[in-house]
Amino acid sequence: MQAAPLIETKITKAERTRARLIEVATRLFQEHGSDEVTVRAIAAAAKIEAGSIYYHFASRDEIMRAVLESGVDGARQAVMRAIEEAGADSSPLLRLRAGLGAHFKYTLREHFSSRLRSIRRLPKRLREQHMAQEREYAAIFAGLLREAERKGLLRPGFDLSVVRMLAMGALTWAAEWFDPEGEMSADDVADELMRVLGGGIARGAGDQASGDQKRL
Amino acid sequence: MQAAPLIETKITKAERTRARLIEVATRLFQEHGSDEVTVRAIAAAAKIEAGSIYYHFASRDEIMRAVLESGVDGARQAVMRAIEEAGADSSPLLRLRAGLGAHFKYTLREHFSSRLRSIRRLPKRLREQHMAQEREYAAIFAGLLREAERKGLLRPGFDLSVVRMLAMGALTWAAEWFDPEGEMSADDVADELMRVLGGGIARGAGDQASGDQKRL
DNA sequence: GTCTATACGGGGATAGAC
DNA sequence: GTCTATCCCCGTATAGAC
Repeated sequence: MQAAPLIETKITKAERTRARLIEVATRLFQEHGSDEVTVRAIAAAAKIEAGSIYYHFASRDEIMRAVLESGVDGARQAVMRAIEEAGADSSPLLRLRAGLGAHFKYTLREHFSSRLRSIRRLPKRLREQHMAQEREYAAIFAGLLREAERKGLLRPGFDLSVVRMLAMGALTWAAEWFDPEGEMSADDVADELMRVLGGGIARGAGDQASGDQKRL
Repeated sequence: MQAAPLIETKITKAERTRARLIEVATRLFQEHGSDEVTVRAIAAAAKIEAGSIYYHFASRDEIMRAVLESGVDGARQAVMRAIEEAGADSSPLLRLRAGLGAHFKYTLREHFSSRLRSIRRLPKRLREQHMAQEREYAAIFAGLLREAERKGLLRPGFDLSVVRMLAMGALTWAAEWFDPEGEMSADDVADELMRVLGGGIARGAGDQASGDQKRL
């Protein structure tokens, strides 16, 4: 059907099928949680027979890993785009807000919380591949926090790595309770988080609201 | 061995075995994640044969539910105790800190994150029983936030229910990354969360640190 | 590349003896 | 109450035809 004279660059049928399998698996993992989904179910959803899957993947774990890989990669791209759209010269905290919002929305779409336990079950090799990718992803947010600190935008005394994990964890968990049908939008949640993260909930001017235990 | 003349109040062998099973199952769920643990494994750890379990529980799901029940109950007690120790006349935010700390420490010990997906898998009946218990638990924290608001301790404009879920979610997730062997203690994490929650990370006096997007 | 058929194992659960 | 034996289903994965 196509010209495609360069055999080297041609997308093979296998590649297309493989891509479709990842796509379908992602959706199923998202809907039912990665544990629930059987190879047979993935096959059925991809309109293929179960046995055929093993032409494309060596094991179920490999499918899992491929899904995670494409997922983290997609999240990374979405987050980077949001950050760029916020403008490179905007406040790092504004960019952080943009990044967290994109992260949350992506998590909701791909529902990556499915990873939770499943990751531990992955064979070491596959797991570490994934972890490396995750660290890279986290570095985006860590970088913004560091930049904010460097620019003197932050109150001193925070362990930024902990702050980052708390903030991202709040959103990861939010993907569990968030109701897309509800009154709040994903952006509302991200905004609320950022309001808390930025200024805290306690009243009191400046250092009085510093959140030290004594002030509580 | 014991007098125990009142047959009605005597703890039967069955009750003891059942309790032991819950105990053992809790530990296994905590260590390996609730999905990983088989009925056979629970039986083995309780030094009993697999089949015998079904004298005490109708199904694996029932074991699961019992574990969750005793878990949430334990957490509730621990949190209430911590709150009481903080003193009924102390600031609600100080009590919130105490409660969150206890919550986190309990989560670490019983590692309740194992619940994550597993809950969805529970038959409706069992799941709703658990959800009700969870709501009751959450109400403890919701109550403290409301009290703080009533006493004028909070900046206005927050959706406290969202704030609560974000804060608890941050800790739930923290149980995943927290390293008991690391330099930070569980209390350090809870403190850091409370510092962020209370005063925010952004510099700037009073309303300037209000965390509105424009200020970022 | 994809199909069909099937091996293999493991997990939940039951039956009936003790 | 607990044991032993066993059923039955379902999941992953393989083999070989097409």
